[in-house]
Amino acid sequence: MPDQNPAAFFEVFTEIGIIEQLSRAVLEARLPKGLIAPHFAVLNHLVRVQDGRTPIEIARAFQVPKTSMTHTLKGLEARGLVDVRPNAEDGRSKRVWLTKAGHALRADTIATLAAEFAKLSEEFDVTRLADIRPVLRDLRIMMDAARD
Amino acid sequence: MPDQNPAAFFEVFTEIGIIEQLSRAVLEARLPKGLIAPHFAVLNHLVRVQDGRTPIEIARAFQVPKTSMTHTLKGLEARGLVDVRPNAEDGRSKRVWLTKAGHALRADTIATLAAEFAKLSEEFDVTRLADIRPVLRDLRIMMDAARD
DNA sequence: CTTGTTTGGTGCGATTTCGTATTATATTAG
DNA sequence: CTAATATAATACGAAATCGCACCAAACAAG
Repeated sequence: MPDQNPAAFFEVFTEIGIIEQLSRAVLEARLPKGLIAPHFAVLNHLVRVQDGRTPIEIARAFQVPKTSMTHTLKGLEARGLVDVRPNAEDGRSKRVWLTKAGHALRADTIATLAAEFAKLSEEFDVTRLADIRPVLRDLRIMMDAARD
Repeated sequence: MPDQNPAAFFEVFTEIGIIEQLSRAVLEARLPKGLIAPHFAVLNHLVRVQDGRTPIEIARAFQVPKTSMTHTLKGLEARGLVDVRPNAEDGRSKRVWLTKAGHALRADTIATLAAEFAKLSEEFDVTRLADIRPVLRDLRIMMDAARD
């Protein structure tokens, strides 16, 4: 019988917060010196939604201020992982494109992490992870829509 | 048939990262000016594990450098939410205690969020959340143990 | 006891995050 | 067309995070 009191749902978010922290530490330990999780998140995002996004679109996707995204993109650009070029359709904005190096770093990092996950599967029933994925996805979609 | 390829598990952590970000925004919008999620996390932690912890114990629990915890505790202390007192059993360290105000802020915040969750339950089948809680808990315990 | 090592906490500087204000371009109203 | 408003990006400063170095207390070896 599932626990229905509000504190139970609060606990779900607490668990999610802790797991996020632990998984971020795992990710950052595998990134090249100077790159942190937000850098990787942007690379990953650009693959998932297609690159050529504007900085403000990316900032909104991550719910961070546009000034933070300016800074993150500067770091990626300085390392040659993205190209930031003027937007031909709007003189105010720019568009962000992944470079070869950007694609490669993202792919290599995921490959490395996949190997870690493989080891993880010896200790954890991965079908349980697969099972919660749709719930997390729906929760994310709902919360994403709920932000005014 | 659940998706077994490694990228599927990667997606689980991606979803968790996004949900953490969105839920943190919700939390911080309800905290008093100047308090951010880490402050609340410490208050909450001290209730869950009993207060009287040392700063380094708290830092380890959150996987953050001890210098970061010094800073966070300073903020909580300046607002009268915790008392940081010398540790009678070890002259090097201190112990952190919740004040009345600290207990109250934590309780009030949770009460406010519980009301939000209640509204949330009109849009989302909360039994699904309750169902994933044990999986998240076990995953957190496993990852927590796996960090060297 | 004395010395060397470990541990808890903090000072300091570098980087990140983010709010505010500013600039440049686009859009809308008249 | 001109003026007013809105939007994209950045400069700048404040606060947060964190690595490194340091100090003080505890612990261990002799």
